[in-house]
Amino acid sequence: MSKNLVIVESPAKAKTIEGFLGKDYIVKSSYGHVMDLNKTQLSVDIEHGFEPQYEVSADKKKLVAELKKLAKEAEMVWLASDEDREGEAISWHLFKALGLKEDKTKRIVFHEITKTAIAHAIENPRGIDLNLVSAQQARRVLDRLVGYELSPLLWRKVKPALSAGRVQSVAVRLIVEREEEVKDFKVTSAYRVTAVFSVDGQPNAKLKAELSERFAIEADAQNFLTSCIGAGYTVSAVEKKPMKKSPAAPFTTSTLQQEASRKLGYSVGNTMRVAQHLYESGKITYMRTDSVNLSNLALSLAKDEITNSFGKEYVKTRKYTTKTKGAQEAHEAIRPTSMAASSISGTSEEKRLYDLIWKRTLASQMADAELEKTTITVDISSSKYTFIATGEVILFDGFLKVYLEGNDDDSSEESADLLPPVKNGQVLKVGEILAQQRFTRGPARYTEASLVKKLEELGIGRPSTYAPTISTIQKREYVVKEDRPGTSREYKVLSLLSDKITSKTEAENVGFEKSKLFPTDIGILVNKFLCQYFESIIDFNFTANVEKEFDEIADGNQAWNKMIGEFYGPFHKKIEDTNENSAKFSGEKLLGVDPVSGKNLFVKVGRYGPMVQLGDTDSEEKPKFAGLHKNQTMDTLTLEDALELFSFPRTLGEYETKEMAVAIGRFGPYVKHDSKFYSLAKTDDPASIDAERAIEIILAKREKEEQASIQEFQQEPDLKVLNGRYGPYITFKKKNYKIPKGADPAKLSLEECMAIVANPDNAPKKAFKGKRK
DNA sequence: CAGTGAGCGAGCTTCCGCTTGACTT
Repeated sequence: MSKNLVIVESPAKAKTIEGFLGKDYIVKSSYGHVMDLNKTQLSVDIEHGFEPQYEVSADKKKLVAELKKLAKEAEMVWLASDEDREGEAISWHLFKALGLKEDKTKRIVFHEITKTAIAHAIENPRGIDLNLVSAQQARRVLDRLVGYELSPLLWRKVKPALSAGRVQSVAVRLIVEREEEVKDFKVTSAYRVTAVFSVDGQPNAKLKAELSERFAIEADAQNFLTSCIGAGYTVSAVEKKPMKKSPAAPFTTSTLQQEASRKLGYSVGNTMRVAQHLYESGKITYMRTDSVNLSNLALSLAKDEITNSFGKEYVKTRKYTTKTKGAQEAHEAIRPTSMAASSISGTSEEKRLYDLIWKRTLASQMADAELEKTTITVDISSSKYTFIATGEVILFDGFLKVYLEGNDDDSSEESADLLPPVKNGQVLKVGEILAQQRFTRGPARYTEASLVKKLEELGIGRPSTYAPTISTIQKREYVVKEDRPGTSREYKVLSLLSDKITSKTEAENVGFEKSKLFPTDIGILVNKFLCQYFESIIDFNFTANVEKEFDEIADGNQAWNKMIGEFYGPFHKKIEDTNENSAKFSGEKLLGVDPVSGKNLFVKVGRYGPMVQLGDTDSEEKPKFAGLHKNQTMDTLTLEDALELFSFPRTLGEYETKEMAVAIGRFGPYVKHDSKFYSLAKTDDPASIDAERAIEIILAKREKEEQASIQEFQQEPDLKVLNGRYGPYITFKKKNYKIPKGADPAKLSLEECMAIVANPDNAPKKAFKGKRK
């Protein structure tokens, strides 16, 4: 058949390359790694040099068989996985899994998907770099050992089904520590003084200026304003300074995630999903990259586009180099495949993300913006202080014509304005002078994207793992992403206008948070555990240090299993030691004593999460337990809150001869009636809800159910055809079944429904539970 | 846009990095 089989990692890449290579080449994809350690066991032979037991991944068996067949028929197999540690390992695993022969296998690499780059790669093949493979093996084994020894320890000491790892545990640590910083931050205030001047002969011109000094206390601000009564104001200096602004580098995964978050409000996961789409439809280059490099082709495409749209003076071809720790640069930066396409067809999400990528790429190849910054100093006849006004004028817009990078901190109070022309020595007329109380701002909580930025700075995680890591720490409930309302804060404003000082108090809303990451009680507790016993693993430099060793291995200067051995000895000893000698780590805290029973009341993390416990664990009488509400935290829970938790379930009286009770369950507060459950509305308070309101809730839900119901059958009350979120479905004995396409849900007979239920094709899909062997 | 509603007992959970599907009841 085909003489040559080329294997790359991504199917979209395969398609493009096949176009470049012609009919003698068939190009296939490995879809990433084809071999990995078994998920259900450690799969590292500790006794024998930490030899990893790789196997073909379950979901790759079919693919490997197909590739094997193609490889057999080909005269030459070209392994073209990425040129980085993981890519080299993929080639090695393919070599093994496909049973390739050395004389019939070549390893090639390229960093950009262009015809010349591919041709060059084919002319310059090499062998598989086994040192680099060893480095990957060290990385893989280290992560497995850390993850699979630490996690079970957490199950025993803290709570089942938790996890820890080199990357996720640092991510959690960052969020926990940031929260502490936010809580510990001491807010101080000072009076910021601003004045508005008018200029003779320029009736519409306003000169806004700020005083060079801020006053710590109100009395000082007051004194200053008093001193200004009747004072004169003269321009004492006008200074002009030229400035330049340069465009930001083209997008990497991390910077794309940040900008899409800042400018479009996309979550990290959403950005990657949309980008994947753009990539698969050939509109952008690969979206998981740490490189800011653009191919020569891209540079010239950008140059043409800029020349055509804006003129030659806007062109400045730039080569960017990465400064990111641990970058492996196997790909190009993220860019449009065609710079001429300034917009695309697609969903609005896709269009907006593409627009961002297009502009960023174009701007990166454009001239600097030239600005002039003007600083005007205004003397006060009665004071040693001066007012300063700053303004900016754009002399040449350059790259600003298309794009300006966003900013994470929203603290910039006002943007610099255009200033009216004034001369040194000119006398100004003052309008209002304001002294406003301003407060210092504490550190900002992380968003998903700013956490990615931080992780990248620390060299922790890779472009392919940023989004999954963020989803893992939320899935484990170490962290929640949510909005939180702010609080109202009063501030003082003093005003001097027409020689009269007035004072008033105003209010502002502060501390409102949108889509920020907050640690949960579990996250805080697990972090505390790891800090106490495994500080070295969640050290911010741990990854950077092991990366140095991986580089040594890649350079052939160290044996990988020797490195792992040196790490594993002390690590494993600490695991065993902690397992044997430490008590349960529940974060238990004594809240006080129950005034009724006189028993101790504790708050702690139990098998199912944060809970309160009434009575001592080792007392004869079994203690009582109750879980915390969703919006309660162990840190802020009071004795009263805790006592209230024990007041459930509370009976509310009878309705239709059946008892009603209010209780708090896994999904929040609910009313139970006639063995049915009715969730309370968010506005209902379970502590004070009465029978009347409970009946309202019951009736409301009944009505809703009625509306959702498409069909019911008297002969078989367990079976119903309902209208759900994903459309009509059949529910039978607490299980739901999909309705085959083409069937009209309203006209199904009972027999037809029973047939649907009996057909395993329509059965509810369950998570893989079967176990082999 | 639905439904879900703990608490010994039995057995399970877990890592990080590469890649895309298949598409819920």
